[in-house]
This record gives sequence, C-alpha cells and structure tokens, in this order.
Amino acid sequence: MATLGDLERAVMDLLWEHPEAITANSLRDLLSGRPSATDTRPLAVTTVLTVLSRLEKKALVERERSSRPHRYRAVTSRAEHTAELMLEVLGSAPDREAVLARFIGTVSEGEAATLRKLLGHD
Amino acid sequence: MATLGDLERAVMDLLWEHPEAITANSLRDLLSGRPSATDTRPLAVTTVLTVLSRLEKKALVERERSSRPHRYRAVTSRAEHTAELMLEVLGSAPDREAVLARFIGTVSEGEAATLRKLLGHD
DNA sequence: CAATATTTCTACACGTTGTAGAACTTCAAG
DNA sequence: CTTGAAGTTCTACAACGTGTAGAAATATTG
Repeated sequence: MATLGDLERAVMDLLWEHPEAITANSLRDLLSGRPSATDTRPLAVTTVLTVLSRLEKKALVERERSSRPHRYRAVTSRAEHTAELMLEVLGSAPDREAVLARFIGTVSEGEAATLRKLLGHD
Repeated sequence: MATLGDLERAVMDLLWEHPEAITANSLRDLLSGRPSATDTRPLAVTTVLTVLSRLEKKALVERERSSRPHRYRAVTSRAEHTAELMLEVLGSAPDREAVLARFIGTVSEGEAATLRKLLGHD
C-alpha cells in the first residue's frame, strides 16, 4: 500500500467527505475552493483525471464507467483506510507489543477511555 | 517523517538490532549476509555511507564523528519509531476514535489483552 | 612522506507524483 | 447522420526520493 502525494491526498479527502460518487469536474471545483489552493491557478481537469486513475490503480478509488461523466467514489472509508495503514506499520514490527505499549502511552485520556470501552469485555 | 526505502530499511533494522554503534564497513558485511542479498554482489561501502548520511539527515541515525571509522547508531528504538509512525498516521485523521475502533477490531486476542493491561487502571 | 583507509562529492538510473496538452471517443443537437 | 462540445485516455515532462557507486578529498599509519 503506497503512500499518497499531496494532491492524491486532497482528492481522497474530498471523496471521503462525499458519500455519493462524484465527477472529476466537481472534484476540480472542490479542489479549487480548498485552503491550500487559494491564489493558485485551478487545476486542469486532466490533472484530476490522472490522479483519479492512479488512485483507481491503487484500489483506493472506484469509478462508475456507466454514467457518462464517470463518477468516482472512495472504496473504503477514511477510518478504515487509516486503520489499515496503522496495521501495516505495526505489522512490520517484530516487537508488536512494545510498539503498542509506546503507542498507548501517547493517546489522550479520552481516547484511552474509548479504547478501554472497545476492549471492554474479554 | 518520510518513509524508508528498502535499503534504508535494511540498514535501520540492523542498527536496531545492534545496541552499540557500528561502522559502515560492518554494516556492509551484515547486509551481505542477510537473506535478500544472497546471490547479489555485495554493496559498495560508499553506498552504505550514502544511505547512512540520508538517514542521519532524517534524524533516524546518529554518528560518532570522533572515532575514526565513524560509528553509527539508531537514534530511537524500533518500537519507538514504529509507534511514532502509527501516531503520525492516526494524527492526520479527523475521526481518530473511529480509526481506533477499526484498529482495535483487528489486533489479536493476545494483543488485546496486553492493551487492556496497559490501559488497566482508569 | 607515501600508501592505505575513510569520508564526502558528484552522478545517474529508475520509480512516483504533480501537472497538463494532444489525441481520441462519445453524445446530444441540428 | 454530421458535427461540435464534453469527456476520456495517451503521452510527456519536471521534480523528488532512493539505490547505487566512482572520483575526489581527507585522514591514518607505517
């Protein structure tokens, strides 16, 4: 699972916020409105299409080829994706428990409470 | 915090296994012995030095410039490093708790037990 | 000092990402 | 059907990171 570039990331963020599939043109408009794009020339649609293709190849995005302006949607939710990334990072460690210990030591108290709840029963 | 390439990773793995600072030449030898290097020409020591410099720039490695063949050591333990990476991934999520929920749902029962212990008191 | 070991510089190939024009395809209006 | 607009795919290139290492500079040691 490769890591995302800035634009790919921005596109994914938009797709994650949009439950319904969305067109490349809409995405371009949304991208133009985002903070980091102020005072920059709006992206060409082809640019957006290129990153969408790449994201599709990475299996992060799915497209409806049926509807004419193709519509794109994220394959997984951001939470799922992020959790997968975390597991991927953790997975490569031979000392998983030590990692978890460090990790736990850093989350906020509120989150620790959430974790306790999630782990609750046993 | 950038992500590591294969060789950078291999070097870090060796440094993490070696508590004492170690020279580039030793590292080259160790690298030649590792599984993925069988039937490959051994790396040039300059190659190892290059990646060590890059790792130093990334603040993952520290070198003793005092001793003549410089000696290198990892700045943090692998567990620390991995935990930091996990936090970095998690940090970029606006829905941290949802991510944690997914995450918890995937760790093994043994690890869940460890987590409970770590979160133990409340 | 001269030979040798070590380190730093410089270089290049290859893959990824941002970026977009050119060329091709499809669809709707006439 | 034809044609033009809208949409999609191809092709390209620059910038950057990484693997790789020779050349050049520097330090050690005999």
